[in-house]
Amino acid sequence: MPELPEVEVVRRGLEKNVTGRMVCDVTVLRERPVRWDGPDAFKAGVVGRTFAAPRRRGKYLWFPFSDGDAMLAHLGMSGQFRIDAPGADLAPNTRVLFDLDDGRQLRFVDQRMFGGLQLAPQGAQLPAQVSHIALDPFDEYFNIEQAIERIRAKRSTIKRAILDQSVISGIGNIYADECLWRAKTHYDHPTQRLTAARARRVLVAAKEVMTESLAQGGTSFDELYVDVNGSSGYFSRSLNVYGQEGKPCARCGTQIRRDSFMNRSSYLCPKCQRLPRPIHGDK
DNA sequence: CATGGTTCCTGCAGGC
DNA sequence: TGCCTGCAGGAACCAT
Repeated sequence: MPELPEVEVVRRGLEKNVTGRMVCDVTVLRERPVRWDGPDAFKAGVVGRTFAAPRRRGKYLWFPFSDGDAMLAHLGMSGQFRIDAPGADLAPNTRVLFDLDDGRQLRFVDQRMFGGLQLAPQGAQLPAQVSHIALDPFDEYFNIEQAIERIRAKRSTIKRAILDQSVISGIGNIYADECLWRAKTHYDHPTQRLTAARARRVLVAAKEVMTESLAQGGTSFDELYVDVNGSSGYFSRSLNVYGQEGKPCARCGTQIRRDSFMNRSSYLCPKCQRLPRPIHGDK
């Protein structure tokens, strides 16, 4: 599942491969991922345009055009971009093809089709569709104090809060579990009972975990093959809790547990990550 | 308005 | 062998 580090690896690959390239043609093989006013309108909005360097906020990725508009992309669960020769075999689940003016082809591949592409008129700086997304921890203007206070002001629980892309962006289920483990915090810790210090530890841990993952993903990147599930390091990343049910905690040896949470999975060390004591008489 | 539950999608693993 | 169910989850959407 592409989260911030994976999307950033893809962005860097795209930056090297599509910046300055003009789109000569677009082929929509499957309509679903084109979340715009039909494939024809989408194609009309992209063909003849020239890509500037791709940008990112959280898990959103966009390709500014030189005229101020942009093409916005989200990888969803399984989205990938590839650069291929036009005649190369199509990978399974290839959805949209972009013929570039250097003779190569940009391909959007997405098995589950939770991802998608759309136009963003006047969206080169920031697509309107992304305006409600909070800054991510890698943004130079990210304000950790503000994020801490926004989390503590919520009437919710810590994992829900850090997965809320309007509070802090870029974190998905994997990094949420990993950073909560690192910060020794239970996913169901009420945000109203979070000390500022604990909230800070969670956010610092989130950036640390994502930084380490990005470092791994970036090193093995193949410049001709932009793929979040392939050589990006995504699967080689070392995980302390996510998907590690039954394995010993790297800190204390206790077996990692899987809980059902938000119709999803939450992995934690039940010894390192404890809930605060219930307040007597509190409902 | 904030919060939390539901839904969209497909392929694969596991049970019978 | 083959069918069925459950599971993976980002984020828009909807009900409360």
